[in-house]
Amino acid sequence: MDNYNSEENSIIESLISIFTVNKGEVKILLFRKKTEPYKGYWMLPGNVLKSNESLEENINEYVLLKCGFSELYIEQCLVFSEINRIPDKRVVATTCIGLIDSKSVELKQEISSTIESEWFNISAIPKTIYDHAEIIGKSIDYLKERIINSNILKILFPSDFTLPELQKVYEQILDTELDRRNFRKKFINLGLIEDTGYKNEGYTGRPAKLYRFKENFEGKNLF
Amino acid sequence: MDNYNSEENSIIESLISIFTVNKGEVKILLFRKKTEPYKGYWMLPGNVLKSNESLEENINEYVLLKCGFSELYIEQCLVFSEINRIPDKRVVATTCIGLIDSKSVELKQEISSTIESEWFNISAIPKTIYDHAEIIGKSIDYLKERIINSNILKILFPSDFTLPELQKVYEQILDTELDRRNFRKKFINLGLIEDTGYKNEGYTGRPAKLYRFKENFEGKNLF
DNA sequence: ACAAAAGTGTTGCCAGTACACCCATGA
DNA sequence: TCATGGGTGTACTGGCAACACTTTTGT
Repeated sequence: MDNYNSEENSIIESLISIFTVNKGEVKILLFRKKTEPYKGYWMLPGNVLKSNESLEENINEYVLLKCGFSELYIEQCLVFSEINRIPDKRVVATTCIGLIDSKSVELKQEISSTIESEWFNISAIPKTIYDHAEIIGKSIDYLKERIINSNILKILFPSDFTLPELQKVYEQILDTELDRRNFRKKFINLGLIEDTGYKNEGYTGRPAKLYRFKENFEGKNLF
Repeated sequence: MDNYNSEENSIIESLISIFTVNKGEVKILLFRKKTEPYKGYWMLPGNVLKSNESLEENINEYVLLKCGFSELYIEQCLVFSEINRIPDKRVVATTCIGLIDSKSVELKQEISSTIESEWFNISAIPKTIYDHAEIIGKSIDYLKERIINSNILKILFPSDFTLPELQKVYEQILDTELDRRNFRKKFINLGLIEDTGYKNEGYTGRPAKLYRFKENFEGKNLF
């Protein structure tokens, strides 16, 4: 391309599907829309890309401001550019997935915001605006691919976790059941986690061993 | 997001890494830049996204106009939004890979264009403008991931091919050597190709069998 | 003691890998 | 007949899947 002197500017919105694990459940963060149209429906967090920031900077700044999360882990997902994805407006959506561990969610910074937000189980997404349902679906597909081909879940478990916990997260995202014994064998043999020596006591049943992800280990093709 | 009444519009350029296989070599199509800055350097085909077309429509229309290719196979790659990827201009690049078989390249439609274009071996990319070298690198990485996890190469071989040909393409893209016997076994056992009964005669050495991809077969995790 | 949940071991199978010889053709 | 490149089989290994019983805790 030789020439950028075009009048054809576009509005770009960045949309982010933020996932966390809370009490063993995989959740996605949505905001409630407070104005017409689609008043009362839910939507992905996101905002208009400004000319002095990259997509990633834009999202980080936005989630800090609106959610109080600093240092959100981000990966790019897809671009949605269909002309009528928003009626009567041309808005190109660049989408990302974000991962944040539940402890960081608890420790989030104070925000002054009137946004109504809620974490939804990924198998129970509410009514959403425009094409956000499709975007959420693609984001979950992307996450699925990533937990198979990388150890991205390390982000969601920065400290100790039990193997049954980890397994349940895989099962929710992959939408399938896994064999406990084979799951253990696989993860332990992969060499990317280590036993902390501690146990997860205080629950009913036998206490589970606590593991942690090793540092500097880039996993490949887990499933 | 509630409000699109922003003054913060952006220029979006779509850039496409078009790959083909010609005489056994994997190639990418680049254009020569004819104006300063970077006059004489090479660049990815692409143009400014207009408000009445989606990313995919934009690319299809553009490659038909500038290259004469109709029905290019396209997949989305990454977005490049660093503020200074182009000095003094804010242009967001949405990138795709495209695949076209060599027969369709030969049969391309007549175009009236003064563009100087050339197919480059993917292991011998010339000097390129701005961040196009990085984009090309990421596109090849993406292609690598796709030929491992899908049978996308079917697009490059719509008609008969020999297994040694196919293997050489894998070797170039994965940048590794593969065992001939194991490669054959794998592809034949996968059940996604079939023997045409014909042979590739007229070359030195024993003629190779000609295979074709079966219809409606979505391969998974090939390597 | 019982209920609840976690930990463990064996076997069969299939896919991946390493490896060497024979075959069909053109020159 | 020779040079060139293509086709084939075997044995080993490691990962994956299927499967049932024992262990540790709280109540």
